[in-house]
Amino acid sequence: MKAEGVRARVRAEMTEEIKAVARRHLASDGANLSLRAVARDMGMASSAVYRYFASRDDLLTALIIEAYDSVGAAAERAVAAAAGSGAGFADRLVLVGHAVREWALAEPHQWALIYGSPVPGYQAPQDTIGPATRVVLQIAAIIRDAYAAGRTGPQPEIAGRYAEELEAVADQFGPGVPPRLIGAGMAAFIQLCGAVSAELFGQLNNSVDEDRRGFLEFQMRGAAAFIGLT
Amino acid sequence: MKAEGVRARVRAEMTEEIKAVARRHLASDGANLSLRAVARDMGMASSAVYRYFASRDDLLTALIIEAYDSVGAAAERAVAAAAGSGAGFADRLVLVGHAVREWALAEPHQWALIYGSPVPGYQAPQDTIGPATRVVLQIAAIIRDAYAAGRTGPQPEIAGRYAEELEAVADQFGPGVPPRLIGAGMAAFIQLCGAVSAELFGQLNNSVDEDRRGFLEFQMRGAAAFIGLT
DNA sequence: GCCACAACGAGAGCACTGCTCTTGCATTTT
DNA sequence: AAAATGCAAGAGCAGTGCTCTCGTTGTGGC
Repeated sequence: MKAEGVRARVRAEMTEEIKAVARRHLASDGANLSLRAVARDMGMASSAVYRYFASRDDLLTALIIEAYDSVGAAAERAVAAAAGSGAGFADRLVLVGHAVREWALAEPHQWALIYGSPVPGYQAPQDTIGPATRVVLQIAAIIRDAYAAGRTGPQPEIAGRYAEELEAVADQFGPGVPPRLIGAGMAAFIQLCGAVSAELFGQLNNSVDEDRRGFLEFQMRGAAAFIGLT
Repeated sequence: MKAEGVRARVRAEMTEEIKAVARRHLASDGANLSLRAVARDMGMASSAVYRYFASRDDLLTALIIEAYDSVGAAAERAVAAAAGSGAGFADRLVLVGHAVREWALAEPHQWALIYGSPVPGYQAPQDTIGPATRVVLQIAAIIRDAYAAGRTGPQPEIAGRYAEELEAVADQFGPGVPPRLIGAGMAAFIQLCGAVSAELFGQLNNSVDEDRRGFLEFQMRGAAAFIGLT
């Protein structure tokens, strides 16, 4: 006599299995994920899937959240390991960069799902904005720790209207940290996303073909220098 | 009596009109471009379009080339104008950044087409790699001019396997320029792509919402500093 | 224990897609 | 003038997302 009936448990299992099969299809076929194909793969009618996900977009949203959580967890592991081994702050940024890149190389379609062009007509629901910030939060954490340790170097003045805006961002991602630092951290995150996307989406073809890992490190060290990490 | 018959001219006009209509559809409906809808819009049967483009991917390829050329031309105009007005080299990089960003804001779906996640199953043909390099070539040109003018500052040593690779890239984009400079230029280009994609694809939502133009400038000045432009 | 009810799976069906093949017509070439 | 070629249209195939209906099956209240 379960607190929740058999039906609820089966439903949860089915939901999970649909997501698993969909993830497999995503890995092989890319973003043109077919609900019918998933249903076929599970031996049930396509209409039955709609008992679990209201639409294809809903299924995609579930996969998007999982992807955000997955890459976020990878980043958190990298930062924790780097901090534990006493790596320097610039090295921590490099390490999280490598972790994110390697996750993306292992799951290219999931990367495309979250950082590529949005699915046409798709509007990200509120549920995604939490998981979406996990990796940038890790970069902010590095910066916060570096600032607390007094290892962020001298910060140039920032001018322009976005100065006050950076304050709001700083409140969100690193309260108490100078806004320029957080802004530079956001820039590092964006640069990381750009570098990984460039590698995955083919912008590096016929240019940087050999040591792309080294090229990413080159870029992340530049980002660390821009932040002022020593 | 034309050297090329009437038929050839009509064919060229039709091809151009199909591309124009497809571009309009792309702007409104995003990347899920429907050949049938384009055909409907032109008042002809969908099968007739196949006389001009062997497949939907072929049509997309044509649009991709046009998009590369369009953003490349925008970058070239910006660099030429900046050089003509005697702007500093760092400012030139900022200006080409703004030009690319503004083009992307005006044509978001075209941007997604060329710098977003690749269409599933789509393999970029050789025809695209030429136009694809037009904007990075402009960045390389800025760096080449700055180097020739002796305004690139001291260059740190680079280590790692990709050092020799950067030499090849340098030969391709800026012969005679120190490889690290070209590598930093590639990094600036990738950072620019990442920043624009982040803005267009929603990564900046709920974070940097106000002065995104200023935020891009912030990033491009960081890239200029990394290159060593003064 | 029974029964109403809600959840569920299956199937048919609609409108749409990319793409192919055939058929008839117009144009160009021989 | 005749043959060859280019072109447009229509039917058709296989696939898609999604909706609706119709039996079935598990669940909670009496």
